[in-house]
Amino acid sequence: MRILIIEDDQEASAYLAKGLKEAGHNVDQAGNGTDGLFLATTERYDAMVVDRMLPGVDGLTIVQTIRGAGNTTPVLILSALGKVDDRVKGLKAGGDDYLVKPYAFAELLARIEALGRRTSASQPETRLKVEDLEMDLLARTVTRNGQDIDLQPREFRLLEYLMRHAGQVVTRTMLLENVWEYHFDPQTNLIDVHISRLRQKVDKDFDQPLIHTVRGAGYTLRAQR
Amino acid sequence: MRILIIEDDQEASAYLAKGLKEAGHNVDQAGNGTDGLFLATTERYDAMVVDRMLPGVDGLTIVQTIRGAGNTTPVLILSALGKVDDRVKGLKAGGDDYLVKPYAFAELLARIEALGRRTSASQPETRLKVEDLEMDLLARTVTRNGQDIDLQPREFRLLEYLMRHAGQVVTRTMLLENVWEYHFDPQTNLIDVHISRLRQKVDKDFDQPLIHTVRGAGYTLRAQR
DNA sequence: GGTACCCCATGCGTATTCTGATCATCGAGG
DNA sequence: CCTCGATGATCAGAATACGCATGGGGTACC
Repeated sequence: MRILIIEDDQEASAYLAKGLKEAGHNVDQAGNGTDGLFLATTERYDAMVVDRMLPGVDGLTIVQTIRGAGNTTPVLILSALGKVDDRVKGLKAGGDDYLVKPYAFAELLARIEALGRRTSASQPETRLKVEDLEMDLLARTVTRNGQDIDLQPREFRLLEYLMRHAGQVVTRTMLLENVWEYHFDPQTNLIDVHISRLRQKVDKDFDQPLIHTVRGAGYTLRAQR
Repeated sequence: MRILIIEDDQEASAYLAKGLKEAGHNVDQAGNGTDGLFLATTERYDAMVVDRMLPGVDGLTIVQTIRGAGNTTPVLILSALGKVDDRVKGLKAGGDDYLVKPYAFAELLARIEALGRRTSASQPETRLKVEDLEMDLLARTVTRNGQDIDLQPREFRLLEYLMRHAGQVVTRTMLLENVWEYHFDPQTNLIDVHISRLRQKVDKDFDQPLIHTVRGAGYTLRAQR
């Protein structure tokens, strides 16, 4: 599960993050409301833990804002304010759960997982991202630095494979097997041709090339050399 | 919202039901686990309040059972047991929230509504809209730019599916499964034909085409591109 | 018995993919 | 530092696969 923590208390945030990571989740942290709101709106999470009192933008405001934007990511509000009225306010603002500090980590974990359970009846990944290159698998669109890139079917599959293995060297055999479903060597420069066309579209108009040749081995998709 | 209360204490149950009804909800009550389980599995609710200690079938067992049956109705567990470990157990069993008695009714209401919000945001839609194309599912009518479009049943289902997945690429397999309920490939151009006919009606007389072919992948319904 | 709807087959036009030829680059070894 | 073989890049034409429109036959429901 991808979880976002918005909490200004460094120590509390680190503690939470550590625990959630140990439980096998992928955690992002924001130390103030502004950063939190930015991450919440630009990234996709399965659940969020939001502290109620925050410097910058207030916790409740964050929740109201993302709900207003149509984002339905489950939110657990964390607060020192434990009066019934405070809790009701937190839930009314669009929170899905409300936990009062101090809390037991085991309970927070159980609650977060209960929240995530329903939505993250985990659909497979829908978007891939490498540097400023983004691929939306559902819409079948690719953008780099916000600019649309339009690819042919095979190029799309090829790029998808490269992105799923970003940072690793991908051999020609791997590509033949997984992108072409050839279980033999066609003895042509098939792959080179497609890499070339992909480069034209993905790297040509940009400063930083992402597709790199690894002589004698294959190709790799990553930022620098 | 339709809410089911499973609680053996007559007085508590009546009090709860009264409050929820005053808040505008539709409430069913069960006084023991057996009846509760029966209602939970045979009726459809937006949320359930389940007491943990019940004569007959125990509260946690009820939750586990309905979850095991694939029912994802949000459940709030109510209990006198307030230790962290009890709460964790309740959530682990498949509960979505856990409230300890005695509780303030305002909080229970807020939590129940928070639970319901998530799913009931997905109450059956009655109209779909994509750009200037509108579909009324109840009246079974489609208009584009105010102008009536008259579709055959299959065309209607096809368009409905496309509209529900607007912006995403819809594959032939998805269409066969969901519009035709074929679980095999008919090896004909069935889909192409229907798309073609649909285009005649939906796109032909308008400037901006909405149905786009994504070669090698499927079709998509969206504005430009 | 008629009508509306749905499915299938055909042939055509075009986008996409693959091939082979040619050109460029890399790096080891003299 | 230069040469040469090996490896990779690019290009354009050929081959192919894919999607589209259309008409006809079948079927189910009035």
